[in-house]
Amino acid sequence: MVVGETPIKGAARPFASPTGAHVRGLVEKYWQGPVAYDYAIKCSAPGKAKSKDAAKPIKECRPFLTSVIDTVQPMRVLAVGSWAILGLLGRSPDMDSIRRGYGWIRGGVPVFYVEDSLKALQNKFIRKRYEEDVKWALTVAAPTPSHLDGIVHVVDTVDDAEAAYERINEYDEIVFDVETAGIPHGEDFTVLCAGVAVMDTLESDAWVWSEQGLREPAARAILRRLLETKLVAGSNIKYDAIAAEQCLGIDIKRVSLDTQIVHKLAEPTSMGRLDYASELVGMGGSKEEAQIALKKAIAHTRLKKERPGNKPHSHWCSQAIRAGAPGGTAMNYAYGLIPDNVLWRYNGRDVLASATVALHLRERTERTAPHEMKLWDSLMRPAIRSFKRIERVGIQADRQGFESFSASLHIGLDELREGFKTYGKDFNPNSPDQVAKVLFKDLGFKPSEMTAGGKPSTDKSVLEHMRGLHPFVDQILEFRRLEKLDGTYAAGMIEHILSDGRIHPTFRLDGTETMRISSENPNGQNIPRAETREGKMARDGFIASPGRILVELDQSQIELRVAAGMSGDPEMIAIYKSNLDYHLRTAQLISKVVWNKTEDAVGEFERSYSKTVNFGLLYGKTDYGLSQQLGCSVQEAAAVRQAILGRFKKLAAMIKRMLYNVRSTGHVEIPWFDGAHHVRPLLEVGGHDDYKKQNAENSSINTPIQGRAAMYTVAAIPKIHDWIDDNCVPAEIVNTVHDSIILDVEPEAVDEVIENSTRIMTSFDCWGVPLVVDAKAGDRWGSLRKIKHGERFADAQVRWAAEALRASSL
DNA sequence: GGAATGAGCGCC
DNA sequence: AAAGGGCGCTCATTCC
Repeated sequence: MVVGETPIKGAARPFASPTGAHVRGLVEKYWQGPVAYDYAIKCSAPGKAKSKDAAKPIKECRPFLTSVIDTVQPMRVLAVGSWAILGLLGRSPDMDSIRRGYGWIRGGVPVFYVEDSLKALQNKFIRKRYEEDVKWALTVAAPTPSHLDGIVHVVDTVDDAEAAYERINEYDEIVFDVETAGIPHGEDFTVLCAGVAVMDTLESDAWVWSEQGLREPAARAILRRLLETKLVAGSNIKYDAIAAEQCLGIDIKRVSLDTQIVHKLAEPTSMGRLDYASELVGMGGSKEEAQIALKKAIAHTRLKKERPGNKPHSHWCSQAIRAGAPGGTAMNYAYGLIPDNVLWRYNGRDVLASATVALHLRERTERTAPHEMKLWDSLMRPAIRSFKRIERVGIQADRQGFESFSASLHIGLDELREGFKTYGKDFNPNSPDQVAKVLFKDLGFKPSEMTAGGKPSTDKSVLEHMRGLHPFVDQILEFRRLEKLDGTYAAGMIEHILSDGRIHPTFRLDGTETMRISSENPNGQNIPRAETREGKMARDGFIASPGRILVELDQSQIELRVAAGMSGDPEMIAIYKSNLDYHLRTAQLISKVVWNKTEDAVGEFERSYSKTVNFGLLYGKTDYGLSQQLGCSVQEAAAVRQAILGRFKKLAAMIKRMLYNVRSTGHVEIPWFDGAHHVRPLLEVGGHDDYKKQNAENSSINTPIQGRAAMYTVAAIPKIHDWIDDNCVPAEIVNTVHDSIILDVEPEAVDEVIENSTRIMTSFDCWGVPLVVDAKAGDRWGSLRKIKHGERFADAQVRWAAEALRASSL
């Protein structure tokens, strides 16, 4: 039986639309027996096409669909599109996250998931993938129903724990998952229960240590013995490892697999979430009970009162109420509100689903994408332990520094707010709509650009062009700048300082499409640069631990070096091998052609042109874009670009080759070592949307370069940790920003940290191009000073003092 | 009154 | 017609 989303109005038979006909064709090709066709919606008219209103009629139609199924008695069902899944199973997971997944309807009939988007099928790559998926759904052997409800043993006592150990110890690899309440690294962070399952298809038992079991020292010791000796898998296992370490004093030493990360490596457009990944193994929907309980719990906190009838956990309840408004971190506390038996059952199911998903993803990824498993093993797996450590350590914050920064910003903000009263008593300068009204109605300016939503744009580039035409323009620009600084980097940052006086951002190892790491809560990777007065104040809020020194190690021009190495361009490589100023040298190489100047006559002006174009090349920037940035004519920008590509012929060839490859395969590769690489699909290159196509093509050039560059830092970090541990060096890594690593170091260890971290960071091969690391040190992030290559920290300090003296005597 | 989205902008 | 890749956060607004 094939179930689609909605029938076409007035169609003579089901599946008559172009997509429908396509499905029909495939079904007739691959399925020999009789076929029934139906839809998720039929008893009431659907709302607007593809709108969210559709969920209601679909749910109303479910009983009818069920009765049809009872009559048809299908052997298997194809659910074409997420609405069809909603109609059949009552949930609508993200289609990209459940490719080659299936669920069950009554009577153990499997439902295979297939995407449905007429538009997407016009893309040759998506169409091919789709056809393969339909073929799979029709020809794969019907799976055996997996036990959705394994046995969940609650571990309260030592006896329980010993019985659990007896069973679990039979296996080398286990799965671990905690439920928590509170903010990680914060004072009240608590493990509410901790579940363990074994990585074996034959086992369907889970053991859940209750709070009581975790409190009991001997029962907890048994959990520790398991977690510290076995291979441990999980979903976002870094989180569970942090909780285990902070709350239980348990150090998970050997992570074997993370379902989120491996899923995202193998299926980059998926979301990696366990509730979706469970659909890959026929275990979808297991989170429903807990999600209902969580919703109820949160709803009760909204009543702004403790909830007497449920779980009398007044601490979490009051915390949830406090956190509820605004911003909504109430979820951090919500698990503390749901009844124990629900929580344990949920945790047990989760850990069983994780085990099944982990086994499935490992087998599937090793078979279909061994390069991704190699990348997991060689790069990501070691990184988990390191990033757990960085998150646990956090970075020292200067609360008073942030407070005075905020206060200084408020002086300017208050003044500007006062001035804005001219434009109306309730004028809100934060509102783009209201700003647009003043500019384009009251002041009579003509809108030059529109936003995606069709409103007149008031963004920075628009306002920059209007600078000086009216004081209001400059005032808004300044207001936005100060608001951003205060909201995110001054007052906003204070919210993130925990009781240990430190800020603990979370790093997402699967947070980007290019293998860069992302950072959140707060984002420690977009703190303003220290070059401006305010930027310096923002970074100065991040300081060394008492008595220590911050050391920042920066990969110098890593992306250009990667481009040089990856393309094998001899001219580019020669520049780096002779340790010249890359942008200056580029300007010199093209000086005759572009400016009709000798190499000697090339100065800062020409250098800056080259620099802009050099970076623009890596991003696929157009001549128009370059000219805008340089403030020159399009012709001039084009001349510089062509001159550089004329000189760097193999770079030009690589760019061409990348475009050719992505257009023919629909994906790009980020290479690492020993057969490990990551494949990023860029299927939009096969579509008909020119904008998206252009975007995907630009990404095809940028992705391998950005990705490979980022991998060097990710790979260096665990090695630096190993060196620190092996030598008992008083130093900790406290942050990383794509191509730089920041350490918090005892003063006497600064020299060895710089020397050895640099050695590690430059130890990787970049196709023969030398890697170079620059070092800076100081006691505040905004006030770091450069330490020359080979210079000793003590000598640098003397030099800085002398320079400061000279500066002050001037 | 929360969730989702859009605009805008900070970093590499 | 837009016009450089990759992110996350904040505020306003809209939707439900």
